[in-house]
Amino acid sequence: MTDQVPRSSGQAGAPRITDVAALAGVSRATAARALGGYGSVSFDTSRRVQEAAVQLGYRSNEIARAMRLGHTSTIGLVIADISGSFFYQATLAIIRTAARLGFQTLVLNTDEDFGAERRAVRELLDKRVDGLIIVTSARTGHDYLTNPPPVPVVFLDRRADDVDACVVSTDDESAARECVSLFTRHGHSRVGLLCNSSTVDGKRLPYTSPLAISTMVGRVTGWMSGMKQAGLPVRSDWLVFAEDDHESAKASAIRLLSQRDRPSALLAINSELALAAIDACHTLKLEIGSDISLIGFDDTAWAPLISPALTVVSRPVYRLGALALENLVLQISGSQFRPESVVLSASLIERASVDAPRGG
Amino acid sequence: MTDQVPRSSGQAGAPRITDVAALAGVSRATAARALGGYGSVSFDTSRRVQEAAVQLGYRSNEIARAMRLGHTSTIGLVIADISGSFFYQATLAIIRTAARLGFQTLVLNTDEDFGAERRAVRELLDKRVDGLIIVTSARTGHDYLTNPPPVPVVFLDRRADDVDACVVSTDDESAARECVSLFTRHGHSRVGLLCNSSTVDGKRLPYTSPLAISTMVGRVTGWMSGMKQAGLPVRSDWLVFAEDDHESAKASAIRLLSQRDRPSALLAINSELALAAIDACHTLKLEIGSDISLIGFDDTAWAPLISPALTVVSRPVYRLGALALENLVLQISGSQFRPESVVLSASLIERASVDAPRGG
DNA sequence: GTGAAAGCGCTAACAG
DNA sequence: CTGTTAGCGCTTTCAC
Repeated sequence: MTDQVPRSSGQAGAPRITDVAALAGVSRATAARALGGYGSVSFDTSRRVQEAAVQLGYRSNEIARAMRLGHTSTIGLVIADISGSFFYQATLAIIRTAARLGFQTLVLNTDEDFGAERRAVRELLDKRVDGLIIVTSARTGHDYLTNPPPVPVVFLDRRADDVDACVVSTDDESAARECVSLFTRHGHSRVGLLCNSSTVDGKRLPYTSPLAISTMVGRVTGWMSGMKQAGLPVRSDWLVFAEDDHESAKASAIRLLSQRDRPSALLAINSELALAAIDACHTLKLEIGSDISLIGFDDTAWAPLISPALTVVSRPVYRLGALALENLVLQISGSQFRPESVVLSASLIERASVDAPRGG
Repeated sequence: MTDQVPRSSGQAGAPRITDVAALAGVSRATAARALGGYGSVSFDTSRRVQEAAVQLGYRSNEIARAMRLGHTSTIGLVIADISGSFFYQATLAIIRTAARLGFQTLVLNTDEDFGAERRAVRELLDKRVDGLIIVTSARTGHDYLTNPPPVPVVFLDRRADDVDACVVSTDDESAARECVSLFTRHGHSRVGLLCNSSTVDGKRLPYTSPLAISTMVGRVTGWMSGMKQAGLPVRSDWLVFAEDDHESAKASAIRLLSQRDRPSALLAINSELALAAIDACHTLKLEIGSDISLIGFDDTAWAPLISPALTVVSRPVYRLGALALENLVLQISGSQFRPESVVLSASLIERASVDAPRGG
């Protein structure tokens, strides 16, 4: 009847609390109390247990502990990898803040694919994470979560309309509208928009789809309403959807900017696309600032150093990540408490890539 | 004697295999067999179990499973966050490759602090990860690991001299030497080196310390030997150690470049420092390419687009990460097999930031 | 202050 | 083909 089960999860031979107890000459319960610092243990016994523990190099098995306790002190981060700079800053903010609050972070990437997102969330739930931060790649269709979700969830950057969970995002619509406003104040009337597109299981989505990412929709909406507000026509051929990789994004930008009736100003929806636009301008020998004005979403280290220095929509990405995690932990510990969603505002950092249109 | 233990880890009320078994009218063992697809179960029983499982929305509890099986299908990544671009690419490569091979990734950041690294590894081991990828912030002093380590370990990018584990890195010394060679071929004789510095529990380390990071030491060594090879003096005041944040790195670069006897060429040890150097040049009104030639380690999306386009040492960072993970998984599954360490070579991408020194 | 024992959810050896 | 049962390592109630 002896069961051949490997001793301990993955670390054969690692000392168990039983070993500590044996060496200290006490029961498992007493050893646990002494090590856990709860209940009451005589000073002397406690010391003997401590010594036994260090002598054996004992460390508690967190898997067994999680099983007994019913929580793992682990949170899951599902991130769509929209853009390098966003991924980097948000991930760092979350990991750091989580560590500070006593949680570890399981990070899964979805490459903007909703199918991968579904699988990721399921796996994370299977691993019994205490909470989830999701940078979703769809605005609706979150059938992978019950409502309310089995564990606290915070949506980061992008809204989910069909899940009752807190969202931490920025006011993209206003930001896009302000960009249009800045362009028009400089005398532009032809403003283009360079977007990325999302996919579900490899299939591309139109921005009118209910699945389309909320930030993207917000920015498109802001651009449209900004144009209307200024009494300018909203031209659909100035709205371009590009793939995620640099080369095809550049190709899309070139296509947009080589139309005869091309825009004189361009808003790029993230920093990678801004870079692609810059590259396209170099190729087309278009001078940024005079031939074409440019604004990009998300500030980066290179933006002020490129020439001309890039005017950007600066979003508090790091703070967004930290806030998302803090909200999540609030929900995890404070049982019933549901924090409000928060919308931070973005700010325009004017540098040198926006100027009056040439001859206009 | 009823124990008030929360049902299931973190997800109260989640269906257990017992519930599935009950609904299907079979024993737990049979349900497990049907779901796990091992042993033999009659077709009809199997179908009944499957149906019960979907009806209840059953998902196996991976914590309990890990406890029983002795492994977690989780690996730990401890990353020092040397530079944004490295972190981003390496992390992405590891997470993606891990997912492909059936592992999830627990990511901890150490901010280049060795104390944090020690804590991170311990926590990860406590959580019973199946293996560890470490971007260490010290070349020696890895007292947090037994030798051999309790689980497979791969050191990424930076070597550890005191642990018997596989290392996946690039040939930094040769790369740095080649940079010096490129500079001298363009007629430079005064070549500076802009480095970052690492810390242990907040205390800064000299590069001669046995704790100093191997990549940094490699690059310093390569620079020195390159200079000697060319019969040029190695000036210690042309070797500058900068902090990690942009502003103080820029200040260090300014200090280096405003010496009367300043270098005419500069090698920056990572892309963030290259950017700081560029910023410093702007501030000092030094024209890159003519007043000062510049090379940076690690290629980035902005490097070809900045003006003048930056000459860089391109390292296969993504491949480095993927390779590290593959090596790790080989060790995890192939029990005794210890893969060889691998040193990939870097390549120089010549763009426009290196030219003949002005008047020289 | 300390020990015995139960049980978290799962798998697998063994018996039938 | 199926059921019984032990046990992974831990915490905690209950009894002493």
